[in-house]
Amino acid sequence: MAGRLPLKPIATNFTLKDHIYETLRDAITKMNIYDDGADLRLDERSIAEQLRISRTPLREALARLEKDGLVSIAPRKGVFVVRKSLTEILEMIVAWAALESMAARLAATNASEGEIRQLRKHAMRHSESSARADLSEYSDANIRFHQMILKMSGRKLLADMAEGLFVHMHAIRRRALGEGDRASRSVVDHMSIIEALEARDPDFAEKLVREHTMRLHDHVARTWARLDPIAKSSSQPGV
Amino acid sequence: MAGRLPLKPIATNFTLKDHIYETLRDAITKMNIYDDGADLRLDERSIAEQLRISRTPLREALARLEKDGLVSIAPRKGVFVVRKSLTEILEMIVAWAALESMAARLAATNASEGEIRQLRKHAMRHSESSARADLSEYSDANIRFHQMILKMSGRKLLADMAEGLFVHMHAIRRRALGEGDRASRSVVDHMSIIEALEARDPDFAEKLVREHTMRLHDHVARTWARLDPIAKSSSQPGV
DNA sequence: CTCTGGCGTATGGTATACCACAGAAAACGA
DNA sequence: TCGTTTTCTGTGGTATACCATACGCCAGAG
Repeated sequence: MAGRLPLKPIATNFTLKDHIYETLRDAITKMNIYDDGADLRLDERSIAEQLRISRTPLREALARLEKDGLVSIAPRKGVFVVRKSLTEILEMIVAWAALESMAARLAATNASEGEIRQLRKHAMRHSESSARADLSEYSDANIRFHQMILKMSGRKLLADMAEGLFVHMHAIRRRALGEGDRASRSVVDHMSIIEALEARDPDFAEKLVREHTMRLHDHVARTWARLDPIAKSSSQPGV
Repeated sequence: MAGRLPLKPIATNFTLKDHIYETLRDAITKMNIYDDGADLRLDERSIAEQLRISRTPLREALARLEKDGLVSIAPRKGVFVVRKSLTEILEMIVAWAALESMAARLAATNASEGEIRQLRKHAMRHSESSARADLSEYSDANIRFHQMILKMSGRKLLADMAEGLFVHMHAIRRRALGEGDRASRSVVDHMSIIEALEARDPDFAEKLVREHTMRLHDHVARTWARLDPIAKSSSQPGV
């Protein structure tokens, strides 16, 4: 027990499967799924070759991605990146609204003053990016705002489940950017939510968050109504 | 093409991996995880041998179970059935409340008269099993009641996400059965919920469902407060 | 008797080989 | 030329062999 070095336990958790999973997940969420000519087919052998690993761990990673709903594995047919239908997108937004409104309710009671202060700081710092029409930046800040509320609920599961939804939303966001004046409206909504949290009003905080998210729902439903099946519009210049 | 037998749909979807997954999931949810001497270790080779299949598809099934949160795979250590902590159980109930209260809100608007009538019928048919203290039966009927509400929202995703939560609750239910007069209180709550749906009152339906589920939350938190880490009480005779 | 260090074994991780089926292309017949 | 059949190839599904590590066992030193 003499003079032992205070070294870290060394990450033995890292297994190939996990690496591959994260790599593929990032790659998939970054690719523009909803472009016309997008390659939706994933070839096990060629991917394994690119990554310099065998198919076995790759397939396990793919199995996880399938459970995430990011890819679909058709036996003897192939592995395909999933294109969410409009209906599915709308349902994801509803589920998100359910989780986050509950989180807001809990946050109104449980969040510390410091956390709420941080939330306000974050919102004010990024509100101008919406004014500048810097939508890409604002979109990131927006997501983070919602993640903060989830976290402030003190319930990790709520945040995790919502995260699973957000993964899909990345591809969606790209299309929704810059439609209407949603950004400026969003800023106003966020401020109201913060005030409800500061007032420690669970019912009101919940209602505001829910209605805020459902406004996105209605917007998407209205705007993209004619786009189902999705991906038929490649008219938007790449952003 | 002459004289062919008309029996050809044949499920090609059906892959070993899926079978194994379902088999193991059922087996795990049925086993009494929270018993003291429960075997939490899963041996890949012996399971593969029992099922007469190789380890490859088995491991893919295990990967899915891990993503479901039913098992934990420790590299080079082993595969173990997960024992949920009290905190995790409570968070699942919160998430469930979030999803189902949103479902109730939507159901109040979207559900058909027929669906609501069916719900009432179901509730009334099984209300007596609670009076008879036939808790096992009532518990099943109870779960189904909630699943019906989820379904009446018209949002498949809500129901699916809640289902992922219910899987874990099976093991929990076994312990909660027969504590206090929760069953009779439950019957009353259900009736109120049905009335709110019949009145097409989204806000009220949501509130009632949320509070109903959160009562379970509070009950579990209160009753099992001293039981974390769980599984320390094998005192309950098997039911 | 206790502690330590090496070794053996069991278990999960990975690679590879082979199989079965789907789908397309080619060969064939009308 | 068109339609049908056959074959061939590519893909995912499965089985198996091998590798690396975690951990228990046992011998030997003190």
